Amino acid sequence: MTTPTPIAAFVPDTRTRILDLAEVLLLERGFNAFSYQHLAKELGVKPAAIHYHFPSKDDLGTALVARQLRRLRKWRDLPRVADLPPQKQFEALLAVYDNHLGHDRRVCLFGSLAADFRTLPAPMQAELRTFNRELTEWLAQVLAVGRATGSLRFVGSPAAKAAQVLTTLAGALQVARVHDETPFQVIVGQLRLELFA
Amino acid sequence: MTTPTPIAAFVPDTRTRILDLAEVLLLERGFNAFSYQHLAKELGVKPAAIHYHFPSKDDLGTALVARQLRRLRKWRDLPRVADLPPQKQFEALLAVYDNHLGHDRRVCLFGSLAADFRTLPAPMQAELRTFNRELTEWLAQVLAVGRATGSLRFVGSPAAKAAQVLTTLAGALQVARVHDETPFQVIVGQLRLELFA
DNA sequence: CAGCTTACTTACTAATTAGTAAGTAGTTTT
DNA sequence: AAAACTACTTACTAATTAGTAAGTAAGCTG
Repeated sequence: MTTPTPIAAFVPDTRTRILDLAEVLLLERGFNAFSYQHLAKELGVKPAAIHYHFPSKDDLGTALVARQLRRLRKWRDLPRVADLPPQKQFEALLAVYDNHLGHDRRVCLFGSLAADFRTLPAPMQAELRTFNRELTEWLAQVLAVGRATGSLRFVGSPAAKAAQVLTTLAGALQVARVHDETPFQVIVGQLRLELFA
Repeated sequence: MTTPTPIAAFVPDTRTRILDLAEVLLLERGFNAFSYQHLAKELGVKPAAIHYHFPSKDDLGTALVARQLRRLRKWRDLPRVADLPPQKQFEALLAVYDNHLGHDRRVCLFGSLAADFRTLPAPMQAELRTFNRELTEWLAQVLAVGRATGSLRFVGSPAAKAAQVLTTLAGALQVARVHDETPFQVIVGQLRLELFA
């Protein structure tokens, strides 16, 4: 019943495999719905091996959000994102959410942690706040430039519109989970309809 | 340290007290973050007393969502809601979310359960789908009439706009939890700005 | 007033949880 | 080649979890 090892298959180190699996479980089931046992069983190691890399679940959770924050900064600063015109930058953002949808309708990190927020360790809460703040600031800038250059259209402040749009996107993935992909597509279609000049 | 009993204080029966407390814990901490022990301790009864009223946590969760669905239908059909012009109906909806915000920044039922959705018992999932569907249909109708009578303004179909707005409101309460009340007010302000003709 | 029903408590079980301490095999450093 | 370090496993604990079974006191019912 073991998978035949493909030649020269790249297997990341255990620490990364733990993070990757924990991330999937977090986005598919929520932070309070997976345990070190679940991780260990699926990774083929003992629970204590996970404690070795992440002494407590708080540490694991914090590492998870911290990694996502690093990814956001890296993605945002990537030439193929940073050098795009605003409308294309917005499309690149939508593609990220669409990718979540395509991966078994995973919600986004924010949407996964917001409901359980008060049960999370303080460092994890802090990382999530930073994550959401930086993402919102980035989108506000994109929207501001987009409106100034005439490719995007909206009323109100870029900051308010950015907060509204990101909130809607996070929520749209949640609705997709509860129903199916349709409402997500409907909501994103509505966003495009309103925003694209 | 006990509260002095006011004269003729109305104390609901245990079943209702369980539901009320479970609802608070659900909206403040998430479904997988409270136990029968938590409920029992705070209610001053033994965990088995809760099992008497709700044999399993699945039963309790399902009862919780079912009650909320009954409340939605009752609220929607209330003369003081049903007889309002569309714009006022929309304001009445916003008042419900604002009330959540005022109660210790509780998220809404949908926002609380969406992330953990796959860990929920099937009957609870079904109830939540119905709840969300009926609320969306109600708002779509409100929006349709509002646009037809000139008091509300939006592009696209009423159904799409309703899905988008409700998703945004659910998400706005989550953002308020992660940060503070400000982003909720900002997002709702943006909604009003766009929607009110 | 006998018997049934309601609303519990007491006392328990089996499973699962996060977390720890000690040991060990293999690798790297000195 | 000795020492130290890395990445684990084995074996454990104490707490908590959902859930059950049996008992009981109070009230209602025929």
